[in-house]
Amino acid sequence: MDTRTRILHAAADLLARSPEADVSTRAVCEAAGVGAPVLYRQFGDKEGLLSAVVDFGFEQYLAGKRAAKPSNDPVRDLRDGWNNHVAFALENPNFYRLMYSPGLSAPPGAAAEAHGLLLAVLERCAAAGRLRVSPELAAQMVMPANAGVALLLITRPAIYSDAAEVSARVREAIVTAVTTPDEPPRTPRPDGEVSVLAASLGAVLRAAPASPLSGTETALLLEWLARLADA
Amino acid sequence: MDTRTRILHAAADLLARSPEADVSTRAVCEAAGVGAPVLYRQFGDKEGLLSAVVDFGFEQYLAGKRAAKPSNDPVRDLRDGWNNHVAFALENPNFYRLMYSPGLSAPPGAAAEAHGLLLAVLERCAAAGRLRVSPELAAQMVMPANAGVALLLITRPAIYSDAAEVSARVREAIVTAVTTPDEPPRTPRPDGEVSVLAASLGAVLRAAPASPLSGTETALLLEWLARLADA
DNA sequence: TGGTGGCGTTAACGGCGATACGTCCTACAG
DNA sequence: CTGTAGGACGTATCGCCGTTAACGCCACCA
Repeated sequence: MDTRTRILHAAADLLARSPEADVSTRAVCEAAGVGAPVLYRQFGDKEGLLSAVVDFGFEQYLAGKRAAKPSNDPVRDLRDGWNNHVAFALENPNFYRLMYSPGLSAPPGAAAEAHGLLLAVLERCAAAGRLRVSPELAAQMVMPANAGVALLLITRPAIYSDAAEVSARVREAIVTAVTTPDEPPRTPRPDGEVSVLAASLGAVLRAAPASPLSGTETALLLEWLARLADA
Repeated sequence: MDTRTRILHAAADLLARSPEADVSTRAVCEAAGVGAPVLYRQFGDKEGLLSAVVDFGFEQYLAGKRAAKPSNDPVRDLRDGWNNHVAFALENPNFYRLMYSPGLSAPPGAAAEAHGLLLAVLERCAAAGRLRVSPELAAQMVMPANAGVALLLITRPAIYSDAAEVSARVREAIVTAVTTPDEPPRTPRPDGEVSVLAASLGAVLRAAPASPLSGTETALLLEWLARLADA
């Protein structure tokens, strides 16, 4: 096994077992059977090590999920993504804390990937006409609520008697605010449908940028559509 | 000035200025002009010091808010509380991070007080018939969403172009899920109003426990009402 | 065979949280 | 007023941590 991955495994193991979500570089080096400088040669910094460890654990977690991901109901995928997010946090609390809470100046990449996955699901929702705001704004709404639920379930477990219930309630509150109801509205009301149409059109344009408009024109149009969707 | 409060002031000052949300006991002692053992005599631990600092800052913050607090519209107070929460987090990011994020084994008391304040507002909402779930569940929904928005606005400011917009959107999503609309429903529908009635009755009973029921009976009744409200 | 550059170790530095111990100031009995 | 006891304070120190300088080893290439 590569020395780097050996250090990574040792650090991940120690971190998962640590009750205080903290690992010392010395302990990692001893567990990996290497001297201190190799660690700094490989990761440059303790923060670099921790970022790599978080990415490592998150990637490992995603590997099991990437298989049968996209269903034909993107809103269902949105709900599943929320539940997976919370489940991952509850199963790997130390990793999750490192991912969102502390002062890691460089966001560990896993967070960016999670954001990207969420955005992809929301784009599909918009393409299906199920989004009432722009995917960007929807992501900016879903992510804090999801992370907040996960973080408080981790850090204040005593307060939340029924974790699944609270998570589902907040999830539905956000999903309701962000998506249109399952059954399409019978009579498309002349008013209030602008946002849905704008969000859908934006998603279609983003998916298939082949249009008679130039790149800058398309960009501006997309910005206007987002503004319409979010109005 | 008392030595303890001098240390508290010094620590709060250093913490507020610290870019990395971390303070060394040595720096605090030097700034306060005391030796190290005094600090440990007063607070026992670095964690004890930080908890005291957070409580100190939060209490100072609440002092300015406690004056003209209760309006005649409890739902408006709920919204104001949300906004104040976010504003406090954005103005005192280091205090807020300490309050929610790290491994402070003893929740700093300020968090408990914030929870209590939220619960009081929600009780008033229920008493006014504006809550569709029990105050406890509502608090368990509002708190994570509110904290999640505040935390991600602090830790990932680059992602959130318009902080106020996102905060307001998530707030409205939660408020909508938790409260009944402003105008009372014209015709009280025979179905679906059970939860509102149960929540209101529970709030009234909690406010004025003088009832022909015994204490244990009242407790059980309140539990049932909560179950009805949350069904 | 003699560089040469990655990869590893030993040893050390400075800073941190925490504490043992001597010293000094204060308060009170005579 | 004076002597003494007790508690508060500062000095020096310990052990741990993150980090790095200096050096040794070994495979590869001209």
